[in-house]
Order: sequence, then C-alpha cells, then structure tokens
Amino acid sequence: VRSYAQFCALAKALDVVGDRWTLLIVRELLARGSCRYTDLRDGLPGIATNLLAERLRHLEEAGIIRSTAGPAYELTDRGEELRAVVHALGRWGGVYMAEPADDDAFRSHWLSLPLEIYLTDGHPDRRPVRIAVRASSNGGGKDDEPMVVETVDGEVRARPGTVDAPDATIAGPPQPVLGALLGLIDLDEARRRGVTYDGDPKALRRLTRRN
Amino acid sequence: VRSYAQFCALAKALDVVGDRWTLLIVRELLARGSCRYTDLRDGLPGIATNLLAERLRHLEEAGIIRSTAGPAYELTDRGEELRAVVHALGRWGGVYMAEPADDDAFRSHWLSLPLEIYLTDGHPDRRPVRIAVRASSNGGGKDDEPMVVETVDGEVRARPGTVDAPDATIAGPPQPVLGALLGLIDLDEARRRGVTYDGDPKALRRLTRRN
DNA sequence: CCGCATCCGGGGCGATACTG
DNA sequence: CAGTATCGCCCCGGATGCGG
Repeated sequence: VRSYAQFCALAKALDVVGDRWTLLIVRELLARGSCRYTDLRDGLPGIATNLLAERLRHLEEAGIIRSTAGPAYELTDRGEELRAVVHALGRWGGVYMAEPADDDAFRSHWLSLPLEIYLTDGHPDRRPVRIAVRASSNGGGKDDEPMVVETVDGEVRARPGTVDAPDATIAGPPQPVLGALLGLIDLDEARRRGVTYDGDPKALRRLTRRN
Repeated sequence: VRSYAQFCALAKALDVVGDRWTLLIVRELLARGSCRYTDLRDGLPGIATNLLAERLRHLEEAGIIRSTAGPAYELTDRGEELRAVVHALGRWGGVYMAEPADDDAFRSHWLSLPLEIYLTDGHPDRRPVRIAVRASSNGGGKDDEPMVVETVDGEVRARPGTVDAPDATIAGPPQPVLGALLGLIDLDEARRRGVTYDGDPKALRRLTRRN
C-alpha cells in the first residue's frame, strides 16, 4: 500500500496492483467471473482472511472490482483490462509449470489461464467441440471441480462446470492433463502419467498452439 | 521471497518477480541497458541499499540478470522476455500519469517506457529524425540527464545521451514534455505549461500514436 | 455458514551507519 | 564505489472470535 512515488507508468501500476495477492485475486475473477467471498478464499489457498478483505476494499476503491448484490465481487471494465497483464505474466511464468513443487496447491479453474494463452481453435469453421476436464492433484480433494474446455468463435474457452455428451473426457493429475491439452505430450505419454482419456481423439487435436 | 505454492503460471511468475522493487530493477535495465550498482541506486529513488543488493542476488540466481565485468549488471535473454510484462503493466498504468503527485520522483530515462509503448514512426520511409529531450521536475537536479528520442527501423527508440544537430530540442517539466511527445497536447498547450521547443515541428509529428 | 474484525508472532521492508 | 550490518516498524500470515 506504500507508494513508490515515481512519475513512471510501471511504478504507478505497481502502486495499485503490486501488493501481494492482488493480481491473484484478479486472476480468480478473470477465470471464474463473479465470485463470492468464500469462492475467492477457496481459490486463493494460503491467503489470510483479513488480507483478502483488505485487498478487496483496496481494489474496489481503485475501481478494479465492484461488489454486486448478494454479496459477490466482479471485475469492472478497468479490471478486465488487467487481462493483458495477467496473460503477459502467465506467459512468462509458463516455463515454471514444467517443474511443479510437490506441495503446490491446485484448482481446476487455474487451467483456464494457460489454455486461453496458448490455445486457439484449429478449425473454427467446423462444429464446436467440448471436452470435459477433471484435474486433481490429490485424487478428490476440493481441487477437482469439473471444468469444460470448448471452442467458441474460433477461440478456446475454459470454464467451470459440466456438459452433457462431451466430445471427450480427460481426467488425471494437473500437469499431464495440461500437457495433453496443450499438445506438449501425446496421449500415450499422458496415459503413462496417470491420465484417462475417453472419446474422440480428434477433439484434442482441434486445440492448436498459438504463437 | 515467500512462494505462493500454487500450480499456476501467474503465481509462479509472481514468486520470481512479484517482490517489491524487483520489476522496477528490470525496468532500469530495460531502459538503460548495462547498469552499475550506483546507476541502479540512482534510478530507483527510495530503495534501501540492502534490498537492492538482495534483489540483484535473487535476480541473478533466477537467471534474469547477469553481472558483467567491472561490476555492472545486464539482462539475460530470459530477463529481456520481461519486456512484454513491463509493457503490459506500463500500458495499464499509463492513465495514472495524467495526475502525478507533487512529490513524485523523476528520471529522464523513465520516459522511454511510455514512448516505446505508445509511439511508432509515422513515416519509416523518410530520413530518421532525432529529438533531444531535457525533462526535469525540479529544474536541474539529478533527474535531468539528457535523452534522445529517435526513429530506428520504423520504431521509436529513447535512450540516454546527446546528439549533434538534432532535428528538434524539447525541454521542460516531465508531464507536459511527455504529453507533447505523445501528441496528447499540442505545442501551444505544452508551452503554456513550461515547455520550450526549438527546431522543426514536423519532427514531433513523425512520432505517431500506435493502437 | 458467510463475511469479515481482532490479536499476535515473525519476517520483509525502509532508513541509516559503516566498511573494504 | 559497491555493497554489508544493524535496527525499528509495519506488513504479512495464522488463528480465533463474532455478528448476521
């Protein structure tokens, strides 16, 4: 909350969103849309409750989030503009996903960041595909909320939720599931690392790497 | 230096460059290239010397900077990749430059960030132009190192230094100087706010806003 | 149970002094 | 010049309490 007091756009930005946990709160709202206080708490394992409350207050004063009825929080237009920042940082930090720590926490909706960064629809002219995802690091903790990866308007979107009759279903530990979705490892390698895949393998190949 | 311990690219990135002052050190090296310890200290007003030393150690261990002979620091290729992050944050924070605090510190080379973000060469086919810049908030402190803004390969570059026979010379307080360079205010308005401009006004119009 | 506020221990941070 | 050493302070993390 202490200012750098520099006439510099980077320093000014860090004055607002440079505090600990702040950009991770924005990540939660980008990935999940409107969130209740408890949703945010569950999506930010390790945060102290007073810090979450204080950061939310600060973000609201800064015009980055707004509290809606019932009480939930969502990003303002100004907050949505941080998507470019989160993507740039996520893209830079992507290389560290190759070597995860054993005690890293995990939430399924965190997958939406790398999926949106790296993937695009390889055949936007064809019928959309939908893949149901179940990623879990400890085999059924609070981290295995169901996810759907689907092609929408030539883009790849990831959202929490389920879908009837998906083109395919992928499940397993987060790292090989992500590796398979991104095309970094093939399905045989993924299966060797604990992944189960049911359905049309072509659905997976629709997701192609961008850049 | 404390880790978020999350299997998320954003959290991993913030584990490495999320600590206070860290990205500002990267900004210094992006804007000025190779820097001595004292150069960094002067370019980061307010930093404690022990923090600067600790951050430099951390950045070197993370492979973001390297120390060269004589002793100076420069970015590695991995560190250069943070340019996209700094640009994204700088672009988001640019709006706050409209309302600077009275006690904001200033260094001329900080101008290179907004100039590189917002400007491009409007006539890359023509002869390059060079504009000498003297921006100072207090009228001759340590913050008025001379700068050169020039067109190179269709891009706009800003670097510390001087040049013989510039196409134009602009001098004055940082905010109106930046506003005039970015085309946010016209020269008359800039002069009213303390700016002096000598030379060809067309040189200024070569710098056009991108996006 | 949700949404915090309060209290407290530890460590990161800020400022200054000091040294090779 | 290029850091190291030291010392308060305040932010952060973790636990608990408490009103709606």
